[in-house]
Amino acid sequence: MPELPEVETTARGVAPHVLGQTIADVSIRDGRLRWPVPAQLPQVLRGLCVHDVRRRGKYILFDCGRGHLLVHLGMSGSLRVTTGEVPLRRHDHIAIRFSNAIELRFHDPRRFGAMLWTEASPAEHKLLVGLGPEPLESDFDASYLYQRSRHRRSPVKAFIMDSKVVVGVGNIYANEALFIAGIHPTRAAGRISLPRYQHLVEAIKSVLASAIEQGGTTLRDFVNGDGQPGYFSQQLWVYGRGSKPCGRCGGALREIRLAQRTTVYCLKCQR
DNA sequence: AGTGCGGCCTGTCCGC
DNA sequence: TGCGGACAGGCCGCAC
Repeated sequence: MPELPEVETTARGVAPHVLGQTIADVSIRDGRLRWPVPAQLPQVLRGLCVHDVRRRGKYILFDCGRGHLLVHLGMSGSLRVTTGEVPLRRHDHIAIRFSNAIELRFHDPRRFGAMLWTEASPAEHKLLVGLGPEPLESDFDASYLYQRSRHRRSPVKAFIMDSKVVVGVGNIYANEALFIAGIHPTRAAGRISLPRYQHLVEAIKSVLASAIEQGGTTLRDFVNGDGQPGYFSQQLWVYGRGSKPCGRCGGALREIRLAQRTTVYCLKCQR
């Protein structure tokens, strides 16, 4: 489900409810996520206060002073702020209850998500240490992408979806950004010029920023921390529009599989 | 070192 | 209406 805008939307939606609140209890109903949820999590978290909520890539980091709770939503995960009276739903795997009676619930049908605890600096955690720059920060620019891509023969779409290159660009926004930049998704990353990377970087930044403004993309069931859907799906140029006409030139869009992911592009607009 | 896959899961939809 | 198979927004870990 979630790419960077959805994770950012979730973090922003959840933060005001949990900041400064003390964790009263944690219940693990099903700890079989991507990695097992640490069984000692309830005793570790009990009594700790949430000092900060941040995002790094697609990880949400809850700073609890003594350590950080790392949350990844995987393909189908979501966080929901509620209270104890609201009945648990199927696939509500973990519930964190705060002393002000609100409850933060981790819901994830496919269980590709993760909830982990680290007492070291989160940036040094095994899962975060190799991550590339944030796409909306200034160190992610055309010359960076250009340099990293030299001698790379893999398709540019796979290249920008590689979290070691840049974080947060998932399948939807990779398709969208390549359309906006007019770049063919199968083109070898190492054979794209600096000016074209300039366009691509601008496209990635603008598509992610406006998706965040719209509250994320709701395709099936994405909801933010308050249960509200996002509206960005109304602005998608290519994703989910295979064989429909291109919104720019009117020609037919083409849908292919590239690195096992659905890829949509315009035969005329993207070279 | 870079590349390309298998696999982790459940839910949904499509074609027969 | 039922059933099998493909597919879904992610990404680690492995073999080459």
